[in-house]
Amino acid sequence: MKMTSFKTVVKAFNKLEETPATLEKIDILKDLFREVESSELDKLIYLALGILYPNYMAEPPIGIAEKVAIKAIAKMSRLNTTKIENIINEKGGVGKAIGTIFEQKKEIKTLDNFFGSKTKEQEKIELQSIDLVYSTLDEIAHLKGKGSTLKKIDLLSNLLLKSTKGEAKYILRTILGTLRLGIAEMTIINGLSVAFTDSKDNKEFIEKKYNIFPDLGKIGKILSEKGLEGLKDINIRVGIPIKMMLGQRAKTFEDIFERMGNECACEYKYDGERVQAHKNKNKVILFSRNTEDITSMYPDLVSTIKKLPVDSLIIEGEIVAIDVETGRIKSFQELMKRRRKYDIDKFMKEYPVELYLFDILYLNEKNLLNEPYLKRRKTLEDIITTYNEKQDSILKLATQRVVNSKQELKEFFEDSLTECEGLMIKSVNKKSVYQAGNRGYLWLKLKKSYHSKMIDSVDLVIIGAYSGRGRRGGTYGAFLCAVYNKDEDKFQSICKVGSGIKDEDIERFPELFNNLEMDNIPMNVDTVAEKLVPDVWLQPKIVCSLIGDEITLSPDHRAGYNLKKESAGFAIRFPRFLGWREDKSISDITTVSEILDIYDKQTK
DNA sequence: GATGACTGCCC
DNA sequence: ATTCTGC
DNA sequence: GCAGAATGGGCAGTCATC
Repeated sequence: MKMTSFKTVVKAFNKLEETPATLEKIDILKDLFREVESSELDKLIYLALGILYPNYMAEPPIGIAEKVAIKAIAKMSRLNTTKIENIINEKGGVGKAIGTIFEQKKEIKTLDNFFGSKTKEQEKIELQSIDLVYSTLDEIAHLKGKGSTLKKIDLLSNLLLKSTKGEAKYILRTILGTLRLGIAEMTIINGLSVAFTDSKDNKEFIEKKYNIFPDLGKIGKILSEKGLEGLKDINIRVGIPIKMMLGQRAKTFEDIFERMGNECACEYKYDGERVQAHKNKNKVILFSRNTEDITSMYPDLVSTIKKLPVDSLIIEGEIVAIDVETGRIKSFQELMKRRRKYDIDKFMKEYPVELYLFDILYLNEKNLLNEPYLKRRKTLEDIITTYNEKQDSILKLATQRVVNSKQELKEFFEDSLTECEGLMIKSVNKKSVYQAGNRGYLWLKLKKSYHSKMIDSVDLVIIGAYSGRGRRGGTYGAFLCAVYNKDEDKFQSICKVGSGIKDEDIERFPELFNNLEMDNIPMNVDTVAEKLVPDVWLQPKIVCSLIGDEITLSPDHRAGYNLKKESAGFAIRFPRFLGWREDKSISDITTVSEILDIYDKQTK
């Protein structure tokens, strides 16, 4: 069978990396898609997305991330792992480091090399194809059991040995899922559109099909073999997940009416796990937000949904865990104990769940995506309330109310905070269809933490830093932050922070931190969990303010360790950097007792 | 058999 | 998850 | 405003190591 040389891909990827212009990227992709063998196009697309199969297929992940990749690189280059780690940290990622590593690597004398029967280059040209790269990664993914990690390292290092610098770079980035070429789903769809329909205008059509058949590899293949015509008979199928609609963020109440007009529907936003449930006759499948199959984790939901008196349906909601004693909703952290493979029966009793439903996408062979929101909601309510009339079930309806004034909205928002994170705000106009795949502003989310006035920011001292990756390469990507513990006179870690840091903040790193770097943990800093040890310790001096959604109990962070719970400290959920506080010194920062206060207040 | 490093997937 | 940035 | 790419806490599962 004819195969496409992986060098063709490398050439295109190099070009993509160099050009920032989206239109040019699409053009490069178009050429690449036309050039590869049709039998390899799907594989190329998967590789470009950093996957081997669409999410909904129950296939194992590659199982290699940075640490294991480093071991493979070490084996391939005969450099030690510390050396490689250092290069990666300096350069800002495996991809950028690979050039240097190739320059420094120690050649291995093989018999072939020794006798000169085959030059390395010849070997590379013969062997490296999209097919070979894909099938090697696939083989790696399927290895399991004792000794499998070593085998993975072995296979990867062999693949890298057969590779040129450029090939190695992109193979590694593919495995790590950080291709960093500025091409992802949407750009690939654009590229496919131009490559196989000669027009950019078909990208909406392709995207629509993709949203109900989330397998871009197959979509690409169909397009290359049959053109647009081939996609026409793709329809919603029970058992194939639909890309989920997501909410854009609303900052203020004013925002909401500006977007929605003078009327909108508000639903409680439950802090749990999003699920899309498919039922066809006696078969039920559950999909996670990222269209992974999570059916086996929730047998209680499956058996209940099975009993719904309809032939087929697709419904959506939020799974939450319920406290057996109080009947109240448990925290997200607690729910996560249900995401398991073993002891499911035991945990089903300890962590019973409820499903708060908010949408229906399909009913008895009928596609409801294009029905307006209120109609879908009514259809859903009919099914669920009728069913629950006979006997109460764990299927609930998300608390919802249509509001038409700011006052009403505010009240409902306040109400929601007693058991939820905030509200989802949904358009009720005639065009309020279910937009699979997150587009537009028909859904907004409003959380307490978006209102800086409603939630306290904290001032933390920076005690360490981590080297950045990608566009943060060559500088710090994140910091380890600490609060002050008065009783023990120590600074104790409470979170890392990387999100929210702007280019202008980064510019000031040298000035702020150059003289603070330490080889060892500073005397006045409490111990830190092994996995949180920063690349560079920093003398506690620089204070920053940050905001998070809530305080959680952490097995890793040391703030207030053992204070609220044995072997647990406090941590901040969703921390984001707000800015430097040069007016504050380390004696002014947030203390453990203040964190404890916040924690006690939030657990209502 | 216990522990811990690492990974992937939820948010 | 949140946030920033280039297009 | 879109699309992509930086970055977070914390859970279970797997495999390596002790």
